[in-house]
Amino acid sequence: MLRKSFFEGKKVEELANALLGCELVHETEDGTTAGIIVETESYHQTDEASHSYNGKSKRTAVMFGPPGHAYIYFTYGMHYCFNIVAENEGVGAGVLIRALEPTSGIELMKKRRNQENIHNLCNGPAKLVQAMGISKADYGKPIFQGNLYVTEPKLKDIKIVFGPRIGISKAQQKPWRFWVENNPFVSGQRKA
DNA sequence: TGAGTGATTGACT
DNA sequence: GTCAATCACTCAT
Repeated sequence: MLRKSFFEGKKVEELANALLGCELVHETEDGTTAGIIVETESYHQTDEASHSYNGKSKRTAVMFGPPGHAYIYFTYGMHYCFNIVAENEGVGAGVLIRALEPTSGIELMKKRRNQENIHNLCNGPAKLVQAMGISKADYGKPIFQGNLYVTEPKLKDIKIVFGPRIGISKAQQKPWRFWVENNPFVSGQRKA
């Protein structure tokens, strides 16, 4: 498991890069699921597309807290997305986890998602939340301790590429989306 | 107090 | 390719 210090002292873009190739693990009553992070996006309070841009709110309070905690938000009336809080306490920044390559608990993921195709289990921010069994009960939890955590990098020698973000209407041109090149589990198959 | 919007997905044409 | 589902939050009366 990564230590708390891993999340400290990094810019949100640096953390988004550093998390690629690491494994996200969730231990639950139903079993353990895990997957390697292959796609991320960074959001900062100075970025008008970020939830933290307009200041602290009830919804985004965790983003302004200390780094290494889970920020989970609900959107479009039916979907949750999972972020890792970045930068120092008082700064509203976080890394959105957009896609995972499943490694453990794949049968459990299939059951949760009601989906047999492994490529459709975690290739989207709301999909991986469902597959991993993450819920708003995990909001604000530290991910350097407990049963929801991130490991040391598992993939070596990966090529990281970056480009415009997806699914937002502001500041799309900012190259703050990062992913592992040629990985079939990356979600970004929409218009770039 | 109420209308508009969205860091999405899945079903349907 | 198009569109509905559905709620927390923001902004405008």
